[in-house]
Parts: sequence; structure tokens; C-alpha cells
Amino acid sequence: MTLEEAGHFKTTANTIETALSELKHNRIDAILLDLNLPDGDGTRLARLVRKNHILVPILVISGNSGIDEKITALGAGADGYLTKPFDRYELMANLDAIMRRTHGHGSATISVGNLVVDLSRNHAKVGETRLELTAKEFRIIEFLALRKGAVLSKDAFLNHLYGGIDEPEPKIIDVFICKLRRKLVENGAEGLSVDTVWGQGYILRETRDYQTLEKAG
Amino acid sequence: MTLEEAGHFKTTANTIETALSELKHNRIDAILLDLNLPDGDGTRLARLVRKNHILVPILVISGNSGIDEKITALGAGADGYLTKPFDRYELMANLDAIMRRTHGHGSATISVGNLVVDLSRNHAKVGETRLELTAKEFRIIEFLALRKGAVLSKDAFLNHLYGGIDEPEPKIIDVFICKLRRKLVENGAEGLSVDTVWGQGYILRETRDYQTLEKAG
DNA sequence: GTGATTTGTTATCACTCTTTTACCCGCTTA
DNA sequence: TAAGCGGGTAAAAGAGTGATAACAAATCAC
Repeated sequence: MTLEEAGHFKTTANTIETALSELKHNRIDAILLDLNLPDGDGTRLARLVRKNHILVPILVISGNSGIDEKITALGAGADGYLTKPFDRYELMANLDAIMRRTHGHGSATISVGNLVVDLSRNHAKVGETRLELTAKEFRIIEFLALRKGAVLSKDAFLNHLYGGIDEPEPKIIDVFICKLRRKLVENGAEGLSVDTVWGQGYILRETRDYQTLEKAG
Repeated sequence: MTLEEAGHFKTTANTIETALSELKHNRIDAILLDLNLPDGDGTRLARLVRKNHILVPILVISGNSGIDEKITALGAGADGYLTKPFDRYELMANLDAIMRRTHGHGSATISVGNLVVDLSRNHAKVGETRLELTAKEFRIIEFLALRKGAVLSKDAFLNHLYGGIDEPEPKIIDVFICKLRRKLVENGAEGLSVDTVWGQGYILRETRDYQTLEKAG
């Protein structure tokens, strides 16, 4: 629905066979693969697509936030991975990212200022120096980057990171943001800022100066 | 997809005959051979290529992590072996490795720092001194070397070493890594490090200093 | 089969990451 | 400006993971 609004068409395939048939007969720009579908092993489709050397970006969606599944999916040939719940903006940001990467060049990254978040390799760089982030720290900055320019509430973070199970106190988000900010400044991040929106949440901004600077240079 | 990005062209051949024909009529730099293809015996292609003294590196891909298949493939003339799942970066690293090796007329080895892993002879050297490794220890370092620069989970190791049957506790990987590291330092390994990626696995890295040193020297 | 070697398990210790807690500061509102 | 809420940061607690040694089991060589 929102996909159409943003200028995409979509086709739905419920079985692996129909999916493959679609891929052969129509021009498909990207595959949205839901791992929680009843017929089970969705990674099989990914594998089949790659085996047949079909050059289509695959974005895997799963309700399971386990790292194992993500690894399996990426290993099977998926280009991106999104855990439920997510909203349309996130989905589209992800889709854009992987499509850009597939058609253009570069890897699955999002840039904000001189920060580069690599979605498929799970690491982040500031300029040329790699940020030493823990798993959770990375997921935070990844979330911020995927939705840069949007205010993200602590609840949104909690949802994204824990999906409702075993959720810690919301305070943990402040703690992680604090650590992230420190690592960012320590490593000379420029052209971006992680801002607090009082009473609402956090937002990752690209600072204007940097954008213009970049364009001028 | 990524192959094109990295400046490679690719041709696909579905039968052994088309493959051979391609090899005769076009300049082919490397063969990517998937053993799990339906027509079965892919090693036959490798044998044929070698029989005709065609000097093309062959990288075998297989979903089967069994050691037997690997031995068969290497025996048949393959230059490298990669078990699924792997990602595009590893694939390209391996391709680069075997292409460099083939043009440089070496044998089936992978170098990391001053470590040399000989895939066909199943031994490893640090500089000129040979490492006294047990079978399992060798398979571990071989796996690390084949996929250097990639994080390998303990499960990946287990899969590679045992292929799902009679698998011991994942802890055994820590133990082997520990033993390997000791033997490496004892024998003066330089320009590489077996690093721990917390909560994810292990990675064999070529250390930056060594690379630049090598290039400078 | 016996001893040596290799492989696998277990225990202990250390370390890292995650989460909670505490305390302070700033913002907002009365 | 005092009260109260939200946020920044440090430090401590708690949980999970890794390193290593020592031990046990399995395998290999003779």
C-alpha cells in the first residue's frame, strides 16, 4: 500500500514456485521475503534465487530477532534483514538501501555525515576508522540510521531491540545512547548528531553544514 | 552481482559440454563450480579441464561440508573449496586467492601474514617452520584461512568439521582455537591474528602493519 | 592389547556486555 | 524558585561468553 504510494508496484507470491515463476516472467526489482510464512523454510527461496543467478535484491522479514536466523538468511543470499515489528518507513528505507546497493555499487550501507553503517556486515565506520561497537550498540545506531531524520521513542527502540520479550527498563536506551555518543565523538564523527527530543525520544540528524560542505567539495 | 561490481564478467554454463566450449572460445579467468547442481558429478568437469591442461583456477562450491567431497574435489584438480553458506565477500576473497595463486604458479595455498596453509598437502607453515598440527587443528586453521576476514561462528565450525553428525559441544571450538593460537605464537607467527568477535565467533585477520610492510618491502 | 596421541568434557577463572541503580543536572510548570 | 519529571553519566550488579588447564574418553600405532 505504502509501497505503491512511493512509486513501487508489488506482486504477491504465496509459494516458492509462484515466486520463481514471477521472477522469470516479470521484471522484479526486489523480493520481500517473510520468514514466518506457513510454508516454512523461506530461506530456500533465497537459496534458489541465488543458485539460479537471479540478480534480485532480497529483503528478509522475520518476527524472530535471533541472530542465528539473520545469519542464516544473509548466508542464503539475502541482502538485508528486518525484524518485526517495523513500520513502513523502516521498510522503505531498507528497500531503498538494498536496491541502491544492487543497482548502483557499494554495499548495504547508510551514510550520515562521515558515519557509514554497514547493514550486512554489522559494523560502522567514522571516516576510515571502524567503531568498536557491541551487538546492542550496533543495533541502536543501525536503527537510528535506518530512520535518520525521524524521532524515535524509547518504546520504539525497545520494540526494535527486544520485540516485547524480556524487555529491560526504558532507561537502558539512555545508557546506550550515551555510550554511542561518546564513541562517535571519540572517533571524530562529523556532519551528524544524535539529538534528544525532550519527552519524545532521539533523532539522528545529518547536519546541514556537512551536506552543503560535501556538495561544495 | 557483486562479481560484476568488482570488475568481473561472468558466463554461465549449465552442462559440462557448454562449459568446455566456453573455455575454448573465450578467455576465462576462473571457474566457479557448484557441486550441488542437478547434473551431478561436477568434479568431472574439473578432471576434464585438468586433463586438457587448461590452466584455469577452479573454485568449488558445495552445500555439503563433508571432508570426503573436499578431498575428491581437490584431488580432481580444484584449487579451492568453499562450503555454503558463505557471503559474497568470502567468495570474492577466495576467487582472488586462487586466481593470484594460479597466475603465480604456486600450489594450493593460502597465505595470511607469514602463515602459509597448504590446502592440498594438508599442512601449515609459519615462515619456514612447519606447524605440528593434529588433523582437527589443521581443519580449523584451514577453515579460518579459506574464509579469512570473515567472522565464523562456532556453529559454522561444527558444521564444517562434523557436518551435523556426532557433533561435540561447541566448546570444543574454543579449545582448538586456544591450542592453535598457542602453536602460532610459539612458532613466531606474524602479520595475522585469530581474533574473537564476542558473541559471534572467530575471525582470522591479516594485520594491517604486515600488509603495508609486505608492500613496502 | 598397551601405551601414546588425539579428541572431547568439565571446571575454574577472567573478561565483556547488558542492565540496573544512583546521583546530578536541566527543563517545564506552577 | 521549588517541585517534579526526563535525561546524562558513572558505577556497580548480573548474566553471558571466552581462555585455559586438567581430566576423561576415544582413537591410533605398534
